[in-house]
Amino acid sequence: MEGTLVIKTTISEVYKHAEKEVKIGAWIANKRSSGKIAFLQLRDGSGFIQGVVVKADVSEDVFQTAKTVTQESSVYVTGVVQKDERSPLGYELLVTGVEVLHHAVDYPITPKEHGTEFLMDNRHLWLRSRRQHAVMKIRNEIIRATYEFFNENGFSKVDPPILTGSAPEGTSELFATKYFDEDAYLSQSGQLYMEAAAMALGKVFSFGPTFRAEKSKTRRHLIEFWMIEPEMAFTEFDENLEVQEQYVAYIVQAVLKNCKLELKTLGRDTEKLEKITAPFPRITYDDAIVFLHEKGFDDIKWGDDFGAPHETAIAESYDKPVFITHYPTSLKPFYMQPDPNRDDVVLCADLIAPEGYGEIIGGSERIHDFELLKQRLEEHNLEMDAYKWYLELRQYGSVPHSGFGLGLERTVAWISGVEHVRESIPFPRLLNRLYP
RNA sequence: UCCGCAGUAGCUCAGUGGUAGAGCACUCGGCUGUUAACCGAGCGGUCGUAGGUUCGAAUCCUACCUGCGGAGCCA
Repeated sequence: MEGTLVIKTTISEVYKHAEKEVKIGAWIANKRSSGKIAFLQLRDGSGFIQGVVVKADVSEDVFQTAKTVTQESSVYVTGVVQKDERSPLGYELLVTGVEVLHHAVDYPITPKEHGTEFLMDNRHLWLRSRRQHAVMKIRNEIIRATYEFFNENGFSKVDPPILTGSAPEGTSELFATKYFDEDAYLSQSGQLYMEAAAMALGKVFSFGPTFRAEKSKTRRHLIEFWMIEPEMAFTEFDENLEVQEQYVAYIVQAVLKNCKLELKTLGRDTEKLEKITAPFPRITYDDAIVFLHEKGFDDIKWGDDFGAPHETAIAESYDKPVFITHYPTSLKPFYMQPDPNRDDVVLCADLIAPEGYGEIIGGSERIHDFELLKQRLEEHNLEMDAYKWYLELRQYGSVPHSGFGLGLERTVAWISGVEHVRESIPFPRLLNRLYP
């Protein structure tokens, strides 16, 4: 743009250039026109703005272009930024020129409604839509706030391996692959490695992809999903819960503050989100069983795991996420620290999100006693050789330590208010979907 | 793996035994403030696949394929 006074900018920045002429690279999200005026719904990735083309104010050429430009064509548009009460953004662009860079033909996603299969087949294009754009922006804000929270609280980010030689938790199905001549698996949790990292760096967190080869087919399940796994040395059960509630409250408040337009686009009830402040309620597994019996769930008894309807019933009686603590030892993985007062339950907690989004965190204090951990490995028939290094963490300056894992997509889905986790990740891997 | 629902135009759907339909998209025309704009015209079909019942099947029956919702398991 040498030799001209037109300012090149983006839609999210137009408010800085009120009454000035600007140039924006954009796509045509939609278009409406009448004989003497045309409205271009423009998007540029940073946001959405309406361009108004008045026939009387522009050349015949520009007006013709505005009338005939197709959905998702790419353009350079110039225009004068004007404040307008009718716009969700607060501004419109009074268009002075339109230059078509690429003329799109037969864009598949029309302004009318579409089915799930079609939208998922066109996920690479669906991401351009207002709603999906808003969810991705919220996802980004949660990621940004996560790094901010942990960095401000003395955590170091540590990256555990994705290719592993053994099953951290044994029970779930793993994706098998080859590591040259050896068998290898895609990580389903970095936790054990994060325990090692906590003994080196004190407070650590990981943020990476995990893989579960489970035939799960619900609105809360992905085959590949992203998990945040903090681990803290010298940290006991109660302190662990405090970090969790502060962290979750922090990201919710960050989204409320920095994604107002996106929450509005999604029609999210922000009053419900405003209530998400620490502390969160806690209920023991024992009390949850009693509560469920009172609610008429006669099918569940002490020692059974909760199903989705049980979790939802518990979550519905609170307007914040709720911790369910002290599960029976038999329901949980081998590494969880027993309650010192009774050895039939462990010092663990699941955090259940409100509004039926299910478990977003699973966490616990870890066993730090060498003999007890060794005994648990034997009880679970786990291969001692594979866990040699993990046991050694208890041989050299073992300390009480705790940690948790937060599922990013469930959290994004909950805060955004979208029905299904497939909308909370750019390219979801589902039971029957590896494309696009 | 199990239970339930669905598959008809590029997309979303109606049609439930007798000539294959609508809206959107696309093309053309009209309209000065539209918000999934609107109005008129045009274009658009191997009714998921295979077999069967019937004078006649998108429609009824059987099998299979694909997708969706849920369960179990999990974050």
